[in-house]
Amino acid sequence: MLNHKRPTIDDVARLAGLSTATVSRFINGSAVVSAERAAKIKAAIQELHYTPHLAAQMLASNKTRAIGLLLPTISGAFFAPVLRGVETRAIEKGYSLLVHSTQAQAQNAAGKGTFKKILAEHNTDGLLIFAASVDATELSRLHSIGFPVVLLHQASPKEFSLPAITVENKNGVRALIDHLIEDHQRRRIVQLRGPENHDDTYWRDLGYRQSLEAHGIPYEADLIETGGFNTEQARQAMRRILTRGIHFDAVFAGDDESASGAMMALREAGWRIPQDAAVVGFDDLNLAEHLTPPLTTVHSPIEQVASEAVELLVKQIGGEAVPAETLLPTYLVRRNSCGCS
Amino acid sequence: MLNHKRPTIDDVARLAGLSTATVSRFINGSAVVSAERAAKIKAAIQELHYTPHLAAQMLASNKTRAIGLLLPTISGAFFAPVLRGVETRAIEKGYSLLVHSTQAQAQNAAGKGTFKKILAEHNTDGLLIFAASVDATELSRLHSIGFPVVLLHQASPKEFSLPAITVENKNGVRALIDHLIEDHQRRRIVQLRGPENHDDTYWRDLGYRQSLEAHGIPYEADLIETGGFNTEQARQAMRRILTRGIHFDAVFAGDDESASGAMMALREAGWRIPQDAAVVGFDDLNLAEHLTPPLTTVHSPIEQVASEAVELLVKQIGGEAVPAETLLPTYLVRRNSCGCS
DNA sequence: CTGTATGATGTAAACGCTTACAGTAAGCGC
DNA sequence: GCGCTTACTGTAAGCGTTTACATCATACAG
Repeated sequence: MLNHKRPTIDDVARLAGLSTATVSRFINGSAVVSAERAAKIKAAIQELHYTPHLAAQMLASNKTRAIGLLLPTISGAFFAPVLRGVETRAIEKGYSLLVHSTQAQAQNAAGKGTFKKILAEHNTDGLLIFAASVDATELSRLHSIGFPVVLLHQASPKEFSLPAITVENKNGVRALIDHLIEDHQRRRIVQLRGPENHDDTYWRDLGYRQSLEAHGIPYEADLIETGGFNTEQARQAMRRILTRGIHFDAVFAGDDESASGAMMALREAGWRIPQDAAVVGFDDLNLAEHLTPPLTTVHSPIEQVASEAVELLVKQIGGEAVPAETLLPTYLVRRNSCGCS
Repeated sequence: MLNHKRPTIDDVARLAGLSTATVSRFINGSAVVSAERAAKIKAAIQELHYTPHLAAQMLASNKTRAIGLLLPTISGAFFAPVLRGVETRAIEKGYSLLVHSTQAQAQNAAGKGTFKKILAEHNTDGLLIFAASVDATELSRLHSIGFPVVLLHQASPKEFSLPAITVENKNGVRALIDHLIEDHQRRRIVQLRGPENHDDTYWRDLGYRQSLEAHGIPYEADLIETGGFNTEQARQAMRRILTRGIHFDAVFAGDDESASGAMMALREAGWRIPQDAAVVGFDDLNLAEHLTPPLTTVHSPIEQVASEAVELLVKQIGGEAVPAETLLPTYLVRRNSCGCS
């Protein structure tokens, strides 16, 4: 395929009149090399356009200098910040990034287990696992072989402990619903829940319940639907709610993308936001600010979760201990969709 | 780090009472192995939980089974479909995906050239290069060594030919502006241009000019600003336009994200869309439909470009010839922001 | 029965690097 | 001058695969 046979470390060593060991040490900075020879090596590398063969480095050093990111699916506005956070920090730490969406794989005939072959042990030094992308069995296996792993937006299984990082879902939602109740006198608040296999769903629901309870408002099953953290699903969920003909004066959409869907459904039905119903989300994605009216939501440091996760992973790879659970703070962002001005 | 020393192909061979060559052939299906021994090998692999060491395979076979995706930056709603398209098709083809944002790298002290080390020749079998992520020198080098490359949303340099794939920018914009002029009688149409180093910018501008010209409308520099294919930049660009106090009755925002920013600026200034000014975008991202009013735009098959690009790359890797230029069709999507109902 | 394909398997040499180990030269205290 | 560090540098043995080549049955034509 390639025209030129690529230069190897031997070529560089020969041209510089030195041994491969010295060249290797210079390249990796793994030992001091005299200035004079360093210059020669540098020149030789330049001249030959030499780049180390990573596979060879991996094989010899038994390190891949790569981390894997496992996602359930790549879609929605949510994953851009995740990816950006992971990528930036990974590069910074000198790792390259292998991305794998487990959903694409599941649809594929090659099918389940593929990701193991592609990402697992041999190919990465560690794995970043996003909520709902890997099943418990596999997690358990990874844990049992002591493979470095960090869970994102997902709690560690009870049976064993894997470091997990996510945001303050419960308190964030608590503040959000409190605001709706206390500052805008809303009492019948629809909740569009996220996917059932998602930990964020659980905690957000808990925050919702706690806020209601604190204000003496009963939890009503009629006001609950599944929005799936997804615009289209949320839109349909909202339509179902509307069909029920029940009274409500606010909607907590689960996340911002769902809020967008909920708004559409409401508007289709002629509702005014926030007069007829306040709508609030969670995440504070870029789009939140651009909705009409601008969305009141909870700011979630998604990108920071991602880069912090890389940090934790790299620490683990280096053999350091890391906290079992990391929770990044969230805070309420008041815009207009709740009735604030 | 890992508890168990992992089994090698030798272990498998020993357990099965065969040679490593036979095991290797069985694993890769690179030659026929008698049914009897195949069974033995399979059993041995199972028993040992053997998985091939990819670095070793790469080194020995000189293939990585990985492709690299180079992006200028990972942000905005635009990259999610790109990534999804690439990822899905890559897996399908049996390749893993290395993602690298060249901007993150540029900011990094380690600095320029890093990506070469991480992604280039040795680590991937081919590269997908998104507009503006790699400079001409590097492209030229890749071309000169015959390394498989596909350019996305970027034309091939004139000096040499690299396969490129993008969408019908010019005709798409042409249809869009024609619509504004012919169906909505707009004649003073602001254009928010994309980044200057971006080919899409050039072609979209050309479509804009051609449409004006065809309708006998002069091209006015006053109506042009740089939106940078970016919400915030576009918002500010729009504000500058408003400050000029010039008359206009429509805005072609360059892309959908810019359209969102333009809408915000217009609304801030008390303009009604589309009555006071029509606003149109390009791409037809998810968000287009969710803006208020829903955005008239040009549908661009972003995900398809991405997956087609993988297809082209894999063909090249396999030694097949591929077309120098691929243009995927776009079409006008009329929603309300232009005045349609 | 010999000669020759044919098919399945084994042997061992790469692949390009890292790194343990073994020098070697220079500096220093005495 | 001697021995002991200190500071580099070189030699060569892996790392776990693939694969060209050799080998060895077996089958089949003549």
